[in-house]
Amino acid sequence: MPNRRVVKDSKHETLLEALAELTVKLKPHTQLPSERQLSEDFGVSRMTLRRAIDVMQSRGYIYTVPSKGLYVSEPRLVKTSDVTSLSEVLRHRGSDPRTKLHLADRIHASDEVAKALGLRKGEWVYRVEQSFFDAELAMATETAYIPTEIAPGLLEQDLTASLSSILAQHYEKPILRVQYRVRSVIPEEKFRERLGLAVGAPTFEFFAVGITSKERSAFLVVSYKRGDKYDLNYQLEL
Amino acid sequence: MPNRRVVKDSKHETLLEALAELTVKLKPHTQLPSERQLSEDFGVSRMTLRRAIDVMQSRGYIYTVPSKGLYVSEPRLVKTSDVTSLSEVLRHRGSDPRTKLHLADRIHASDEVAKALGLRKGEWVYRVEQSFFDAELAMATETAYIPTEIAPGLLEQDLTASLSSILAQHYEKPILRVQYRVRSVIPEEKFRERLGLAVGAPTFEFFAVGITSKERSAFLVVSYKRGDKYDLNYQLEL
DNA sequence: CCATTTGACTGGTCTATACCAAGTTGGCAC
DNA sequence: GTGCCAACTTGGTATAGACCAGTCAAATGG
Repeated sequence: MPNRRVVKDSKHETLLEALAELTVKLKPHTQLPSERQLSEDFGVSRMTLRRAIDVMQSRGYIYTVPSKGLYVSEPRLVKTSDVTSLSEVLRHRGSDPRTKLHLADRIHASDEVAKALGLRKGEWVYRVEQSFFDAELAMATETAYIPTEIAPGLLEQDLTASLSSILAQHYEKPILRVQYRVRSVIPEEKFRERLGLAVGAPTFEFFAVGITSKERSAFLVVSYKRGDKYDLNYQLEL
Repeated sequence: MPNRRVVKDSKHETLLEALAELTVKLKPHTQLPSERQLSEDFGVSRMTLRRAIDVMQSRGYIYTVPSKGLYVSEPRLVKTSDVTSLSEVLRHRGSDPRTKLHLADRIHASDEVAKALGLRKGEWVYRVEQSFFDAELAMATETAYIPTEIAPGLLEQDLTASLSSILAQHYEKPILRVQYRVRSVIPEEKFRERLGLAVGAPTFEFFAVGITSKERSAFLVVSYKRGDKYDLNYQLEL
């Protein structure tokens, strides 16, 4: 019985690693073998190979020129993986002193929270306020709202774990995507103090809604990140 | 001779319109016909149909549940098309009084500019500084740097047109993607004044590099946008 | 010798078919 | 009835083959 990984094991994902290996040791603008050649080398069909190429391309490792070939991209700026920047909204690092729990309770949803979560005003939601540190320095502070109906007993869980991992593992509510809005603001006093910022220092305000596979809003996270510590990196495909 | 559109005409793009029509008149969480059924209805292969479905899904119109079916998504927040927010960095609106040209000249690239554009320090670049208004209100101000080698005679062009359209139409340098970094900052005096902001008002700082099909950096745009007027909306797929 | 044609490439698109795992359903045995 | 299992359906993945339009270089013609 082959010792298979339980979760994912699709061919084009395996291909990604192989292709990544291939590209990193090549200089930028080097031409790669043709799609037909590569698919033969890797022993997969061309369609499958193309799927992997598409991903590599969208991640900025490869670029294609029709009728000519595949080429290795130049590394640019900070390499923007699709999931950077916001990742931390979801992935609270492990149970170390880098997390401080301010508050965890159950409240009635305000207008704003209810609207974001698709609830009626006044319905029960859990509220969890935390800050995140990097070597004594407060980097970000956030307030999470989760409908009690979605995750009963949430406050008994280990809240230092990632919110999305808690929802996935204990409540079978995997988060498929997150829609979020970013603003450049001067934070209100409460959050400014938590971040140890000077009066008038700029921050990013994140307003993020996590959406499950059943298209339900599972959480709302409002967070503030120090403007002097965070860069957001994106890539816009045209 | 059929009057074909010159540019694009792929089947799965046509499908997108048909699918969009289908979904908009259905209520959220309504189940759609199966992939096999749809592909038959539209007279395309299932693989082609799936390509369109993938796009619809990534755009948030549809969600899928394995072994069950396709469903219509709920409209969420501000619908985040892939290209929102930054679009204006590229698409300066037409030749109307909503644009003010501050400056257009040719300078030696500074360290920072040279690095972003992949040049050596001191090489010639065009510099164009503009502000953008919405009904008398300054919304954003930007400085664009373009290597003279890439676009000789650029300053003789109509600079109210979009930078990327100028590069595409007059210089055959289509911009394929833009990598950009966003910061939350208090702008320096010069830009603060142009935006008519109070001292200490927060802004977004954009640092955007446009990249051509040949993987060359064609422009660097550094822009400041009023924090009180701009929301950035994104969707993060997990 | 130069211009033109030809043909062997390239990536991009589409088709038809096949199999898998997981959810759903219906019928049969008890 | 109730429980269980087989058959069918679903999206997800992979295959092999085909055609297109554009590139580019070698072969061909003047």
